[in-house]
Amino acid sequence: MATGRTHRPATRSRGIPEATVARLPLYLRALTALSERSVPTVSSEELAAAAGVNSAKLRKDFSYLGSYGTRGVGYDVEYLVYQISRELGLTQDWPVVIVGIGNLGAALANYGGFASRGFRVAALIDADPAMAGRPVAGIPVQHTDELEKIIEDNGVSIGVIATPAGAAQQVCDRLVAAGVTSILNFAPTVLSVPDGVDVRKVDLSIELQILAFHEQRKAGEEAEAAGSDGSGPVAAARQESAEQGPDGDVPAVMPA
Amino acid sequence: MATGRTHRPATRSRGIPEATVARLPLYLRALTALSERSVPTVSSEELAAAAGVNSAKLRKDFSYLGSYGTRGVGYDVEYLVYQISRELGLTQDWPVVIVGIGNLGAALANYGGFASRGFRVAALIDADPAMAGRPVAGIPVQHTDELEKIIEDNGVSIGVIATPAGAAQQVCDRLVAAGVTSILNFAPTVLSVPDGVDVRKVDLSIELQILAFHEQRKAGEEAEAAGSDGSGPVAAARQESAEQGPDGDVPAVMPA
DNA sequence: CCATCTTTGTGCACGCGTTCACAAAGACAT
DNA sequence: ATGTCTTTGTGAACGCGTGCACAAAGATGG
Repeated sequence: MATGRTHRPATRSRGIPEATVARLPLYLRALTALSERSVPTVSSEELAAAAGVNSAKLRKDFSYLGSYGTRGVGYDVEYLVYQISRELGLTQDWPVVIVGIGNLGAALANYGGFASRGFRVAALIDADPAMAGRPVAGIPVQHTDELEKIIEDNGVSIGVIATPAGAAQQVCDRLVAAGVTSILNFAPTVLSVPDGVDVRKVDLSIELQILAFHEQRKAGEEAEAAGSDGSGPVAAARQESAEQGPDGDVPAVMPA
Repeated sequence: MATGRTHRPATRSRGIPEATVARLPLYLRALTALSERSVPTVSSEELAAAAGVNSAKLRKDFSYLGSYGTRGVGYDVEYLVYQISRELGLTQDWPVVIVGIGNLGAALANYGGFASRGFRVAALIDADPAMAGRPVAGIPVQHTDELEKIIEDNGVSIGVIATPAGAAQQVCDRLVAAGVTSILNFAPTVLSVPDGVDVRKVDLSIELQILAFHEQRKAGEEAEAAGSDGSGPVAAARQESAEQGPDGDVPAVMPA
C-alpha cells in the first residue's frame, strides 16, 4: 500500500476495526468481478486468495458486519456485494471536488475509478485564471474564488487536493471552513485539520523511498552472502549529498 | 495514508521496524525544509510537530538508526538529513521505468517528486504503437516489446505500473522476469509476485471508499444525536445497486 | 432420520507498534 | 567545579491486528 495515514488513532468506528474497513474495498472489488462472471457463491478461502489475504482474517472481517455466510457453502456473492457497498456508504451519491488541475489533477479527473461506485466529480477548481472555463474530462474548470460557493451549492463533503505542496494547507483550510470533512491529499505535505475531519494521504515520493530502502537492503544482503567484505557496497560516499532541491512539488497550480 | 501494502509480514529489516521505515521519508522531508531555512539543530518535539507524529515515537525511530542526538540540545539537521538519506538508500541513483503512459502515467512522468532524491525516470513504456517515439515529459515513449531490453540495459530494479487493471499482472510478470524486484502499482488489482519482490500499492478508489465509510458514519452519528429516528439517513435504497460497471480502469494502455 | 463432510465463526495466544514516564546525559551559567 | 535545566534514549505497559486451530452449523447423501 502506498499511503500514509492521518487518522484519529484507533477509533473503532461502530465496532468495525480500521484495518478491516481498509480491506472492505478490496473484497468488494473481488466480489464485483465474481458477480460479473455470475458466480453465485464463494468460499472464504477462494475470496481470500482473490483479495490476497488470509482466509481467517477475511472471515473475521465479515463477522464484524454480521453473519452473512452459510456454513458448508460459503458466501452469497450478490448479497455480500450489497452489504459491503452499504457498509462503505457506496449506495449513496458522493459529490467530490478536485482542487489543483495540473498534470495529476487532470489525470484524477479522467480517472474512471472516481466515476464508478457512487463518486461523482462535482467540480474542478484551479487557481490559475487561464484555466477557468477550460474543460477537463468534460468538466469546466472553475476558479478558486468560487470554492466556498461550489462546496455549499453541491453539498460536497469530500475534497481531493492535487495542488503543489505550498498551497495545500491553505486549500485545506478553505475546504474545511466551507464544510468538507474528508480530504484525500496528494500534495507532499502534512496537513493539519481540526478534529472530526479525516485526511488520507497519497504520496508517491514516500512510496518510492520505502521501496528504495528495501531494494538497498536486498542488494546489501546479497553482497554480504556472496563476497562478505566487511564494508559491503554500502560504504559509498560520506557527507556529500547534503544539499538537495526543494521537495517534489505537484505540477503547478496556485501561488503559494 | 492512502496506500495498501503487500509486504512480507513483519520483516524487521536489519532491526528497523517497517513502521519506522515508512516514517523516515516524512522526517526527511521536514528536515530538508529546515535545512533550506538554515536551521542548525532541532528538538524531537519540534520535528515531531512538523512531521505530525508523537515525539516519543520519533525519538524511538531515530534510536533504531543510532544515537544521533545531543541531550539538552536536539538533533543536528544536516547530519540527520545525511543519515536518513543514506539509510533509505537515496545517496545512490535509482533508475525507474514507468509502464503505461495514459493520463496517470504521463502525470507521474511529469511529477517532480520522482526526479528529486535519487530517482531517475530511465524509460517510459507503453503498449500502444502510436505512442512509440512520442516524447512525454521530455522522454520518448518506447514500445512494450523493448521492456526486457530496457530493464537489463539500464539496470532497473524499480518499476511503476500505471496500466489498466487487466494488463497489470502481465506487465508485472515481465518486469519481474527481467529483473525488477520492487514495484509500485497504481492499477486496481492485487498483484502476485514471487518471494523477494516488494510490491506497494496506490489505489485511489480504495482511499475514497475508506473516506466514504467514515463520512457516512459521521453523518449517521450526527443524525442519531439530533433527530434519532431509528432508521437514520442510512435507510436509502434496498438492493438496487447490485450491478456496476467494471472496475475503474486506469486511462488506457495495453490490450488485456 | 442419521452420518459424514464442508465451511463458517471465533476463542486464544502471540507479536508489533504506540505511548507514558523517567533516568541518564550533556549544555550552560555561575 | 558545581548545580540547574533541557532534551534525549529507553524500559515497561497496553492495545490492536493477525493467524492458528477448533467447535458449531448446516448441507448433502444414503
